[in-house]
Amino acid sequence: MVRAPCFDKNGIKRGAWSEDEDNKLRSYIAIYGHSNWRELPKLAGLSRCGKSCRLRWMNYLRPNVKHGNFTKEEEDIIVALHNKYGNKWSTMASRLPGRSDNEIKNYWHTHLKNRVQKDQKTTVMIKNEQVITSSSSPETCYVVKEEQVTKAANPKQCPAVEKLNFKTQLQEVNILVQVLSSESPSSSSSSASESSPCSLSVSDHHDVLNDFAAPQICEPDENSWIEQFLLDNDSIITSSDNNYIFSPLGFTDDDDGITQQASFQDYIMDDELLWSTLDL
DNA sequence: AAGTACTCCAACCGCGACGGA
DNA sequence: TTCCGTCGCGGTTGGAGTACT
Repeated sequence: MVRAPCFDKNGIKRGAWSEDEDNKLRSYIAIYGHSNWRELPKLAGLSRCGKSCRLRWMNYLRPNVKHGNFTKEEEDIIVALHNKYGNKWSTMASRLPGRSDNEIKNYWHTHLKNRVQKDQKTTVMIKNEQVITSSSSPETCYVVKEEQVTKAANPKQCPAVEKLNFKTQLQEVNILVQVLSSESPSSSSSSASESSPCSLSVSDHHDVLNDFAAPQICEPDENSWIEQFLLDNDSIITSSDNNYIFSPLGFTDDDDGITQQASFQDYIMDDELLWSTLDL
C-alpha cells in the first residue's frame, strides 16, 4: 500500500521508507533535533529530500503518534472541528493529540465525508421546518419555524427527528468546546483551577434559567423539557479560568464584559451561527 | 483461479507564508 | 522594500490490499 522505492535524476530516493531509513532519521533527530530539514538528510546519511524527511517524521516517526482505528469520540471531534474550520487539517490535528493532519485528512475523505454529506442532505430537506425532540420525553416533538416553537400535533410528523436531536447537537458542541478551551490562550496563564482545562459549572443554573430568553413558545407550560434537558446535561460550560462561558444564553467573554446573546433558535437550528458564536 | 474494480493511506507536489539578509 | 531560502499546509496521486464478478 505504499509507493515503490525509486530514485530521481538527482539520486534522491523516493517512495516507501525502509526500516533502516526510519531508524537513521529517528536516531538523528533524537540527538540533534530538526532545526533544518534541508540539511538534515545529508547529515543523517539519508538519500532523501528534507521535505520527505519532515513528512515521514511528522506523520509516522514522531513520538506519541497514534496509528490505527479512530475512536467514536475522535470521529465526533473531527466532524465538529470540520464544521468549524473546514479543511484546516493542521488546525484539527493540533486539537487531536497523536493524530497527524495527513491521517485526519485521509480519514475524513475515506470515512466521514460521505456520512456527513448524507446528514446535510437530510437537513436541507427540512430546512424551513426543523424539528426537535425532548431528550426527557422523546414522544414529544417540537417544530421550530420562524422564531416560534410549537408543539407538533403528532410526533409522527417528525420524520428526521434523529438528525436534529437537540441533545446530539449540544453534545457535539460540548465536545468542541472542551477541545477548544484546552488551547485557549488565556487559559494557559490561568491561576484558577488546575484540575481540568474545561470544567462544568452548575452553580448558576438557576439564575440562567430564570433569565432564559427563549423565543415565543406557543405553549409555555409545556416547555419544561428544555429546562429538564439543561439540568440533565450540564450544558453551561466554563473554561477553567472562567473567561469563556458557553451557555444557552450566549457566549460570554468576561474580559470585556460583553455577552453575546443569541436567540434560542440560533443555538439549536443554525450550525453556522452556532460555530461563529464560538469564535475562539 | 483469474481478471477487474474499488478502497485506503503513505507519500508527493505545488504554492503561500514567513523570516532573515 | 525586495529577494531568497525554508517551512508547512492542503490537494492529489500511486499502488498494495481487498472485494467482487
